[in-house]
Amino acid sequence: MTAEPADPALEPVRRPALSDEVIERIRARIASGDWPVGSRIPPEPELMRRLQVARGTVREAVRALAHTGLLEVRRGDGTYVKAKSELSGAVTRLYGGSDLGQLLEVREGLDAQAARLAAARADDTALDALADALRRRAAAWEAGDFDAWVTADWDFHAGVADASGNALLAELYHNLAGPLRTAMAEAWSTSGFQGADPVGHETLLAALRERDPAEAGRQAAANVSDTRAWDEGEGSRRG
Amino acid sequence: MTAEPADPALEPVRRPALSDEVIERIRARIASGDWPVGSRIPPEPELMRRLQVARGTVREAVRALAHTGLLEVRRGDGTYVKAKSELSGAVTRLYGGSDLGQLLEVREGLDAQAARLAAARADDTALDALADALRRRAAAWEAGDFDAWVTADWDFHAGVADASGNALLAELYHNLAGPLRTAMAEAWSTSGFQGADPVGHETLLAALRERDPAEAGRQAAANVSDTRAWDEGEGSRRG
DNA sequence: AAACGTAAGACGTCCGACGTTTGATGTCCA
DNA sequence: TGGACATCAAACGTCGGACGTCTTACGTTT
Repeated sequence: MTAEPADPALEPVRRPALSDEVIERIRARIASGDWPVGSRIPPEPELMRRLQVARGTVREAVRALAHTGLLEVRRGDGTYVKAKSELSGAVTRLYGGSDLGQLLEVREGLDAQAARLAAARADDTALDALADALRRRAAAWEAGDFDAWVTADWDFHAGVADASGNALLAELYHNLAGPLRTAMAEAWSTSGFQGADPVGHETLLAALRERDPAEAGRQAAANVSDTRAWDEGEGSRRG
Repeated sequence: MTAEPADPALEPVRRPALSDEVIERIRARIASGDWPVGSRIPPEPELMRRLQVARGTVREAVRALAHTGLLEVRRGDGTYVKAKSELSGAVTRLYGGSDLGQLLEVREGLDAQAARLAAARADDTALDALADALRRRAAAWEAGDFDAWVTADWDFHAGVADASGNALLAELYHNLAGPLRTAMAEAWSTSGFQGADPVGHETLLAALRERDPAEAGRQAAANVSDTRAWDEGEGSRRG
């Protein structure tokens, strides 16, 4: 056990693997928006040429990013950008086809916290956008347009998360959407689930306008609780 | 637009990529505990032999799992299991070195929700374990043992998350630990942060024992809020 | 105009080779 | 005897080429 003096200049020379370097290059392109979601990235031969690495190295990098959900590889066609964040893939894989109840409970926690923070931080622009989402939500409910209702409802909730001023919270919330939507679609097909009370959200918005974090948190929690109660309680009725 | 009749027998024949199959095999071994965290997995040549695939295929799979943080590849040595869940890596990569405040706000939301759920679901065994963690926490505080305090404090909070009966919530909470610890260590070194009021947790435990979700949620939120206030408010003092 | 056949592009997999790093083993000398 | 050194095998890193299969686009035929 020789005591090693801490000498930054004598740290081990570490050279990251080439494939890791390629991963970073690709991720940077995606994060910067150079390769937007849905676009096709250059084919492997071109990446080989431009990065000056062997095909196996390129493939290892692409495969890694595809596994995390950032890329989607279509054999015979090409490789496409699927998402900007890697969180979604992890959450999806962790909870693919899992309990809707658990997802909703997590959402409730994030929802309440986002509401509390948004009550303290949201600016008027954000509040107006939330009001607009609620108008569209109500209109879709009246018209019986389920898709439009889902979209508007999500716009509202996601808007609250964005208005929380917490990027991590917003990111977590957004990435919960995929699994949530899947689970909800399944619940809808098996139990006729069609959404919650269209009134409660108004009181949440009111609490946000009044800068009342505690009340906003209560209202947000109440909204999702209603949805969950509906799903668990009356969810088995159908015909 | 020819309408396609839904015929399960005529669905497209899809064969998943071999490397994806290898990924699943390895992940299954890790998830099942066959290959515990810290152990070394069989070298590439043996995986080739046992899985009957080419080395490139094995490498693509290993590289993908390494990128998500499940495996750690040490050149010249071997490949080791680094974690059981892929969430940790994603969260770390997403918020490595990010705002301590944002992490704490997310934790607060999860904490409060976990407390609410635990108040309704925790059994006596779990409650006793929480009480024990609090005892250790208090003792460490008295003794000025910072490491022991951190451990006991985390045991308590994580215990609440586990007692919530929501596996997703618990998983999210546990995987927040890494980035949180890193950010806290940084805050501690720059501002002398040393932990929050050691009293509040007792009232949370009391609320859990009384099966009072609302009160438990309030207490949990209050605990972390205190910590954040300390960090943001008095965090700049030091000498 | 619709159906078919064809060809090019792109990813999937395999094989073999060599380099670099690491850890362990063995050896030599003080 | 014990420590420092040299050596070697194992394991990962990278490269290059080859062939198969799938997807798409395009031209041809009917």
